Amino acid sequence: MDQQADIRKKFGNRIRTLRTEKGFSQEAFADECGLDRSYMGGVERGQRNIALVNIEKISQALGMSLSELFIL
Amino acid sequence: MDQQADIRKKFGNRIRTLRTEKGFSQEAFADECGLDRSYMGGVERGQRNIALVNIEKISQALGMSLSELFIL
DNA sequence: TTGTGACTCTTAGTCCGTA
DNA sequence: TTACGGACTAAGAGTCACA
Repeated sequence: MDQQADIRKKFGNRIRTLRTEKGFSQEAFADECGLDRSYMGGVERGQRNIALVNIEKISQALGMSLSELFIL
Repeated sequence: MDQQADIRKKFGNRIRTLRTEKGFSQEAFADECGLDRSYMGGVERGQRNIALVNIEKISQALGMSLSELFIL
């Protein structure tokens, strides 16, 4: 369970870093991804176990490959 | 929906390729990941939208980083 | 050895609000 | 702008028997 929290937090931190670098608010970025604002917040905080299809939406919104996105 | 099927299939094919390269059966590999054999089969066939925590289990079983795993 | 359908239970994900 | 909550629906997690 600890390890699960770990990957979720690492991924959330990565997303938050990339989002803020792009100058997006959580809400604007969630819209860009086609996801809900409160859900994106949960992902960034490492509270959500996001699934593949939505991970890809994020990578597309950020304009990078999944491989680049997962440089944690 | 097409695009969603696409990423699932790409990922499934990637896993299948890597698994067979390692000489694992689906069952042996699923055990290695701590997942059910039929579940792994569904992932490889692109029928499951696998979430982050299980993706990481697979990457660990394959002994590679998530970034390497996502070279689709 | 793998595909598949059916199933239960849990969580992904949305929408509404408040601080 | 973000965190966080409740209530809700859709879908993922996880397992089994059978082909």
